[in-house]
Amino acid sequence: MMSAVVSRSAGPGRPKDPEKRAAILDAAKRLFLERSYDGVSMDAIAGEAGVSKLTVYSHFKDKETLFEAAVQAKCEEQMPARLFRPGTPDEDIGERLKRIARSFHGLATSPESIELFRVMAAQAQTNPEMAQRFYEAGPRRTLTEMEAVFRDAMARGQLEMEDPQRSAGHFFCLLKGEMHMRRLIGCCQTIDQKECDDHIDSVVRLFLRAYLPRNSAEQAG
Amino acid sequence: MMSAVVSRSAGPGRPKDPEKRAAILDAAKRLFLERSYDGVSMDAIAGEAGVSKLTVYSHFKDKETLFEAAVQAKCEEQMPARLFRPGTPDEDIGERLKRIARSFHGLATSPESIELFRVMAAQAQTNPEMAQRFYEAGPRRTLTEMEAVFRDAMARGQLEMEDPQRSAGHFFCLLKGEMHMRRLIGCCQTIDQKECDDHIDSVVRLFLRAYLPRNSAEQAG
DNA sequence: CTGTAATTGAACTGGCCGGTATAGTAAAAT
DNA sequence: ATTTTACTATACCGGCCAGTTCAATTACAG
Repeated sequence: MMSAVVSRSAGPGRPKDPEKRAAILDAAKRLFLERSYDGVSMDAIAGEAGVSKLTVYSHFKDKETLFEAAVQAKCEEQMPARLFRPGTPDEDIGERLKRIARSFHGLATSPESIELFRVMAAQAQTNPEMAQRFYEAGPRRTLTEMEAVFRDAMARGQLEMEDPQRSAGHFFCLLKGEMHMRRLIGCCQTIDQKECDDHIDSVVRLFLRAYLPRNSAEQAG
Repeated sequence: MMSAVVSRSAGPGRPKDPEKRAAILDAAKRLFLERSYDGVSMDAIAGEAGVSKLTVYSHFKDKETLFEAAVQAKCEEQMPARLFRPGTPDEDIGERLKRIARSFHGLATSPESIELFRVMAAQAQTNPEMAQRFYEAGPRRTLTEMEAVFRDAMARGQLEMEDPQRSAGHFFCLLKGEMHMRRLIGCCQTIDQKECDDHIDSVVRLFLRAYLPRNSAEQAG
């Protein structure tokens, strides 16, 4: 099977303009995330990209293909290479958790992230395998990273937990919190920074109280 | 303004058949939850209800009105009068939390609940005020009930927590867990009962470790 | 330069859908 | 019985949309 890759300088004739492809993908990312699959027409995408509709079809087979490409691109651009920089070896575990918590919370509550979840939920019935890919590439990866952090802390005697994978799931669910759900369904557009900080603090405190080794537990407020 | 209420035995002529109205609403509930707003045509609803399309329009002004009526009806039928029966006065707090946790988890992971969230998320952009009503009538109410449970336990000296409302939010988020999100986006249709039980146990244990009074903390595994 | 293929604008097909119109039938109130 | 209204069946309107066709034009490869 010949691969019809773009930048392969193959064949005579005019090559496809990669900038146009990028513009189309960009417009698709914006519009699909904002108005979901059914809310966006191919004409709208072509218009937003400043390109004729036929060019859209020349770069992407059909609407569904374009949609999947847009979602995948958004996933990759959204997910940072490493979410959690390793802390200094002697860093206090509370500080370390707080740092990670802030980082994850910022990612999870970003408008892009919320919109991405919203779109995946809307397409759940018609496109479950895409949701699966999204989950593996996104949430699942951060979960594994967090599990590694917990295992490391356990090895250092900083935390005591039976099932670090499960606890990592707990940690992220707590951080997303009620707010995440409310944002998902459209209530609560505003973001109160102080409230977020309080929320994060409260989650980290809860975790420390539950998982700090018993003999040092009373040090946690 | 005259109210055009249905069962007002007013005026001559044939009265509207309440059974037909119920059938329409029923079909709308089923279809909208299953295929979301855009995925359902008025013809489909009429067909599913065994009624002509014009009858649908005679009972409901337009599609949006019918949609809102269906969502509201589903909310009311979904929300039990009281989710948490009061426990016996001397019930162990661990048992009480576990009982409540099972009850809430069953509600939150039911297909209807998941589908309802999915639909609200899909309509978030076009209908935020409906999402608001949904949140107040559903999640918000259970949250308040849970806060009351925590306050009661605090008054009895069974738990120690600073902010019972926040902790109630934490409790429910933990119970929904990763699974809820995955179900929302369509991965993971199957329900493994044992896994659910393990999850619930783990959440309750986490809570007990964090919020049991210090002097009795070592009794928790 | 020549051939090939990308790009464009516009018109078009086929289909779906929300909502309405028409005409006739059925059921209730008076 | 008469009137008023609900209900059915069917057809229709206007609009939107995915995807295609066509006749140009443009840009690149050999």
